[in-house]
Amino acid sequence: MARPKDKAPIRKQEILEHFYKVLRDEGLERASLAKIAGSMGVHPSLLIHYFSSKEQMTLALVDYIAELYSESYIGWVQEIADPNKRLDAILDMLFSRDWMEHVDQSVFHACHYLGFHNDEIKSRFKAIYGVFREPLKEEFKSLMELGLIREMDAGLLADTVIAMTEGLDFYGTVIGTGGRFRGIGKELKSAALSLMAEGASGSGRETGVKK
Amino acid sequence: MARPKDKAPIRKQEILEHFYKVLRDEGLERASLAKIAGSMGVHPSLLIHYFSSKEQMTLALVDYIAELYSESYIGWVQEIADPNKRLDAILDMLFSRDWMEHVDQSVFHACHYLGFHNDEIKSRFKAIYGVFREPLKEEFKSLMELGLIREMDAGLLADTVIAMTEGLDFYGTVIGTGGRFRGIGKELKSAALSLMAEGASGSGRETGVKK
Amino acid sequence: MARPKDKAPIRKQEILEHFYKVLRDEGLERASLAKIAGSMGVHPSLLIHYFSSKEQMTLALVDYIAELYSESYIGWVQEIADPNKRLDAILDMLFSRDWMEHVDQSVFHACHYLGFHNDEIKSRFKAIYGVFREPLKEEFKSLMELGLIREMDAGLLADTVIAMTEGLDFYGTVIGTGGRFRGIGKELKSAALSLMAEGASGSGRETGVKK
Amino acid sequence: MARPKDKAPIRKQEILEHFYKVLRDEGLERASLAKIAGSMGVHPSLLIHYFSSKEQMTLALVDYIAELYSESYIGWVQEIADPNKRLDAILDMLFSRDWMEHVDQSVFHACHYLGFHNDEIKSRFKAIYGVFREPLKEEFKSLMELGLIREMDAGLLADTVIAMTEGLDFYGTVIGTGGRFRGIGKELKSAALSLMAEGASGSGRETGVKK
DNA sequence: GATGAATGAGTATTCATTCAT
DNA sequence: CATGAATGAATACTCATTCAT
Repeated sequence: MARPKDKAPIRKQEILEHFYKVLRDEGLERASLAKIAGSMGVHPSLLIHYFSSKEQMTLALVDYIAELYSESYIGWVQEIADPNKRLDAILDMLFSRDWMEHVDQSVFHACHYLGFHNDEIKSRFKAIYGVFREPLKEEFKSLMELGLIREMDAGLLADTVIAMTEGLDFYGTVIGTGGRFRGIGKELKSAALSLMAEGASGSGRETGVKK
Repeated sequence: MARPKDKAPIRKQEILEHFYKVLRDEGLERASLAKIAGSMGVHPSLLIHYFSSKEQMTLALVDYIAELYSESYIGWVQEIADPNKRLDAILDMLFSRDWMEHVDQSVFHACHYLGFHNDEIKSRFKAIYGVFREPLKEEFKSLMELGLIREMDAGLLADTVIAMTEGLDFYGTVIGTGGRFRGIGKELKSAALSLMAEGASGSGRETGVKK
Repeated sequence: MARPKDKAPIRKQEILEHFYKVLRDEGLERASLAKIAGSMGVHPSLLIHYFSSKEQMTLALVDYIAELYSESYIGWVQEIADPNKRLDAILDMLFSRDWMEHVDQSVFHACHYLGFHNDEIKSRFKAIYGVFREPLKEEFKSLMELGLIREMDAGLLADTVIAMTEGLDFYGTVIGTGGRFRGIGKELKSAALSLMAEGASGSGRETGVKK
Repeated sequence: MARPKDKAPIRKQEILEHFYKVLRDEGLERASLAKIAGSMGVHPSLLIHYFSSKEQMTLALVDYIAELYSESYIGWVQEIADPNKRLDAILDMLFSRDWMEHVDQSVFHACHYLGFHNDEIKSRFKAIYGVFREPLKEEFKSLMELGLIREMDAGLLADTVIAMTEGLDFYGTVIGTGGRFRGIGKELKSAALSLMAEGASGSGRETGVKK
């Protein structure tokens, strides 16, 4: 009993793509169902037909963005056999422009902002970080086992590196992504590496740099 | 011979405070003139009377927030005479919860987000960072002159530390500000210190941590 | 298998009729979407649904008025076979009260006025005169061919007669449409006829009436 | 007892001039007290202070316009001694561009339009025509006494000529004031003259131009 | 004489949504 | 599956006006 073509998933995907574009180009306040429908050449009520409400549609958008990130992330790193080179490649990626360009920053921050007043969005947005954190944590774990970086809480290390990259991206949206941005990126990468180096100890370290 | 009270500055301040509150409690989309006026017990057109448009009011809000930050920043640090202790205090402040609470994070991110589609907001928002960056840079400069941290570009160091704190704050809005948050804070502080320590060199450092 | 009714043309027509009435009864300044919708027992946003903006609606109104004129104009004149009688009937119509009553004068002048600051309205309003001018010109042409009026530029003659009728209508809105109005109408008709009479020559005529 | 400078009449005049300009440049709907005050560099409530309401101010504007016309009209005609030449000069003036430019047409029609829904405006607007009609009537009377134009109702003749000039002006706002406009002006002047010529008789004239 | 504060009604338009088709 | 009709609440903003100073 062949069911009639199930256009739903395709249409939904299509709608989310247009939502993304309108949100990117027009901003949160102007990203209305009418605008999105207009950009698709379709009637606004069709969007409701598929998502039942704008809020549901927004939730789906956050998931869609998480997917975009995971698509861009997985795979290519594993191809590098040498662990040192792999770590270097990962850090280069995280602390460079390329990384943040997989999803438009304004869309990313729109979703982040919406999380402040909507818990469901917040929790789905949070899921985005799972995409980064888990593989990163595993990577760090194996590097520790190989004795290439010092023993420490791998999850904490992943969190710290993520915080650094987020800080770089965020600050980049303020100061631009020119030479200054790249300079900061280098420093952050260096700082991250020093955390992994033997002898470093976040909790024990005294402030007095020289005595 | 008191001249007739010039209520404008007082009223404007008052309006911005209510704008801030409504924005914090209701979010961007619901922070309408009507809501703000309602929370003041005043007619919406009065806000227009003082700010002529919502956009102007929003610009003023960004300036207001910059002020909030600068009020919270200046002063107390200078009272610490010992440079090492002063650096420690500054870093403790930057990498802790307290710091980010001077301005509500959702309001801060609302303004940040608005900058994506409004250049005037963007440039005023950017000014917020001047409040942090310049004093921080001067602090680093004097520490270098005292030979307490290694010689490097003080502006770049300030930028890097700021990026770290922003990353911590941002990530904190996602994962919460519990133990994990504090752990990351410690690591970041440690990482920042290692950048300042003798022998560190961002650009020259090799990735291979151990060979 | 009647397809779902296309209510758009009917609704649009209906809206324009109400627009016309409100404009006539209340005047330009009070002819708001709310008033018009109110007079229809319908929600204001429905008018936007059909016309997308008040300006578009106003443009449609001008067209609607042009239609009203053309409906009232075409037809009945042709039924008069005798050319002399036909001319007389046309002039009687043009220089009488009846003529100007097909469209309310205040609505007519509202549209005319709006043309001063809106070129699109101006050009559509202009189109109203095509409705009169072309048939009038043709009429004059055929009368010339029949040798019943003197040879001259038929278009110029039509323009001149139209100017006279417009002057009568306009002045009528000032002095009222009583006996004085009718007296002027007779004089104008007579003046128009004299232009068509043998021997008259607009450009060559000397002012000196008697010497 | 020297009274304090009575600025009222000067201020009122000044306000009306600005009202006129704003009305000319922006149109009825946008000619708000705020705009007018803004163009004067003055607070809106000052206009109310002098005129007590916008409606009163509008009435004053109509009077102001009547004055503009009468200023432009009186005087120079009397200097022409030869009655035939004087008549010619008057008609040339009435049926030419120059005449209608003493008051901006859009302002004139704004006032005219407002008369449709405001009797006080209507009656004051009507007064404008007294400015033309009375001198014109007197002129015609004296020409009749001199036997230079045929005996008829001088008031009716004045009305008819005025209707013609109004028709020309009105139609000119629609078709522009180029060659076509000037052609119509010539025809109307000629038609007016034919009404004054011996043998013409508005009421008695048969339509049949040639028999 | 002139300003500024404040109001409240009113403006066109946008928005998400429902329902019938 | 998709559209169009219709709604009603909400939006920023304009307007004329009043009142106190």
